[in-house]
Amino acid sequence: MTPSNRVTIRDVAKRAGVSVATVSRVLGGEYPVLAATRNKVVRAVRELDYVPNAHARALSAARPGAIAIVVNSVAVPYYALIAQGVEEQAAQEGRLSLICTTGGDTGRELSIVRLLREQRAEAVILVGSVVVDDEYRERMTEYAHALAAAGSRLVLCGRPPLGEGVPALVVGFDNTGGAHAVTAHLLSAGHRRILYLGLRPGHTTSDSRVAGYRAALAEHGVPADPGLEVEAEFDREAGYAAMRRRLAAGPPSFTAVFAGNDLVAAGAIQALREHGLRVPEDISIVGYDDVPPAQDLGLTTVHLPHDELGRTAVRLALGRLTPGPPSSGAPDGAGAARVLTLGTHIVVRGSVRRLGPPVAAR
Amino acid sequence: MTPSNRVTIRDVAKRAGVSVATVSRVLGGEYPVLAATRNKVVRAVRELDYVPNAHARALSAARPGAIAIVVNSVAVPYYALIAQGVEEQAAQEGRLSLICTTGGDTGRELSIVRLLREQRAEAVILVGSVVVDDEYRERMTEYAHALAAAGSRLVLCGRPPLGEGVPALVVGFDNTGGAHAVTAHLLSAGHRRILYLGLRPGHTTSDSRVAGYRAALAEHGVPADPGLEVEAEFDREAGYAAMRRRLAAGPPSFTAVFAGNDLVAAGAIQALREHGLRVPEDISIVGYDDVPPAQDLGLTTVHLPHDELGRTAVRLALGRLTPGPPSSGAPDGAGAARVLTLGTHIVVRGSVRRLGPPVAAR
DNA sequence: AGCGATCAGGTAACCGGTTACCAGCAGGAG
DNA sequence: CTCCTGCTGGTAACCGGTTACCTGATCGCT
Repeated sequence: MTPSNRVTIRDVAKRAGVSVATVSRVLGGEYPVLAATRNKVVRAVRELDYVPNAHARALSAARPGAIAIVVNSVAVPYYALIAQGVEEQAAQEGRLSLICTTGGDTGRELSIVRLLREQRAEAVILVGSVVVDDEYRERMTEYAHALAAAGSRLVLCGRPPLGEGVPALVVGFDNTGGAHAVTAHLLSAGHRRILYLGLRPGHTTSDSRVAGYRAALAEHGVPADPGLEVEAEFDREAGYAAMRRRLAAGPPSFTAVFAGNDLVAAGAIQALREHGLRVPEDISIVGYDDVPPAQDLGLTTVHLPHDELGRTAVRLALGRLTPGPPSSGAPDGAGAARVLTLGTHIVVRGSVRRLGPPVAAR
Repeated sequence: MTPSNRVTIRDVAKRAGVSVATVSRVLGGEYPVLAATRNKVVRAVRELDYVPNAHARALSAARPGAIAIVVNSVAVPYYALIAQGVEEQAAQEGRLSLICTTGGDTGRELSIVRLLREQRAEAVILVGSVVVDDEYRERMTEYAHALAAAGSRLVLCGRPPLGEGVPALVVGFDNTGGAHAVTAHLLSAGHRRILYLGLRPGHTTSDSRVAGYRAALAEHGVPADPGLEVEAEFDREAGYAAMRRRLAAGPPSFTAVFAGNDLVAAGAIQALREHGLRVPEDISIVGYDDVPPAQDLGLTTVHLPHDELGRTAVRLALGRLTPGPPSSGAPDGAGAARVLTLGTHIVVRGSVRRLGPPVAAR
């Protein structure tokens, strides 16, 4: 039916009555070619609907590779916004960019990374919180070496550095600082019993946020209460379910909620409403991330510069940015892992109520 | 510090003391190779950190290409959800999938399509509403032919078919039907003055929705009022701005709003609230798409099976699905344009109030 | 007219794999 | 003890471009 037999450069050359070299030159554009010859070639190309084979082309001449970002799911706004930043910066740098999703499946992640290094992608950007165990470290270290061997750069976003000799760049948000700030915001509004909703032991992002939460409580002299730290995955359903369970177990022992992220907050708000509790009149709530749903919910939250993270990752990967003085306040891992941290700030909307008399610690 | 000089299959062969063919066979997996030999090769591969060059590989052996989806922006939930569906189905079919974004830039779209056809992608899925003018038709027709010549299939989602001889498959939602249903929902709740917010003359999606809206009004004997059809892009800001302008111009002459999509509805709701109008007590509102924000807003809307659209696009592209009844056995080329339409249904939440005395709807 | 300098364009050697085809060598059959 | 057969593994011809190098023709100059 259709020309399933490929049109090659030799076909074009034959049709135009010239040699393959000439065709290649006309297409390349740089080499001087007589106008008449050029026209013949151009006409032949058009007539045959010729498309140069990218693989063959890439095989001989080295051309800039694509920039790939790998995320769990593109339907999660947090990832989508970061991907957006990557795309923008990549476009600005004249690179093509690709988004790949793993669905949280390690196997798919593996095959995507393999494919990307085979494609000689210029950079591979892995985004997203993970449980950092030995298996993970090992896997990432392998990725890093394999990608380096293939000439690609690896950038980790929102994950801890891998250690000394591992060729990977790291960017992340200041989760502890943001959590500290937003918790302090609740505290200074008079809240003392603040539920943290979104505990995920081992998960880097959640752990950092919990750390900020605890630090803020401690600073304000509020004793930590493990009963106020509730586990929940970072999605809407989990937030809803966890809050529902909590409310079903008895009347709320808290006046405010710090949700691990905005989606959790959204779910929690729904559960609160269904339980007849109003936000913020009865219960105050804050989120984290400042993704679009937060605006509709009127949620006070921590704004993350998502697109800046994406852009920074690309700039890092392309060497436009040097990862700062190695000693630049990275109390993280051991030595001078190359890490960049982006600041965050609170966005105050209407989901927090100021409690009556300030120091009235009921 | 790193081996910027590539490791080739010949290096591996030399190190393992075998021929390149053997290495290739070991890596390929199918060909029978003595265990001892295999081990030598595997060891050499590991020691050298060898990665086969995907381009060279693709050049000789034809392997399944990737499936690419091209959207405006991945930060728009509508696109993200469809992309999600594509990814899922592609993964299920054992294909790798890529998401590319154009940012609405025709130039970038062009270079992405060029790149994809050079890469011999198995399928290219273009998603999103557009203004269908001659320039557009011409551009798409060119894409279609070029992709076909390169052996890739083109699938259009949510766009009208291109015409007889053009090799492109089409899937879409039943926008007219959904708009009709949701308008009828408002009408049967007693609303007569319904503002359509989201007019975009020429834009396929909006046009279909307007058509459904008008048809429902006509069926219920409500005269069309051009003053109730307001222009707005399909995003939150546009919805907000348009509603704000409308309210600033005088007291609302409508009791209900049909927003072109959920984001427009979100913006409109914010504007209504800021203007002291409550939803649904003062003004009822419905949206379209049923993207996640709709849930938080408690918005009555039209649910689109986004992921089904993505999955269908992939199945179509891979020939798993024959495009519908139009003379089903039609050898392609001639015959009816190959179009598939997915049904939609209303999701009733709390954003519509039933007006006083139920006027006879019969 | 004779000569080298220019310039357009052709030839063929790559790029790094895959695989059709073939050769060596073992074991079993005659 | 041959001959055939089956299994392994090597050789080399592709895949479809790019480009270094070279040739033949044109042109300017003495």
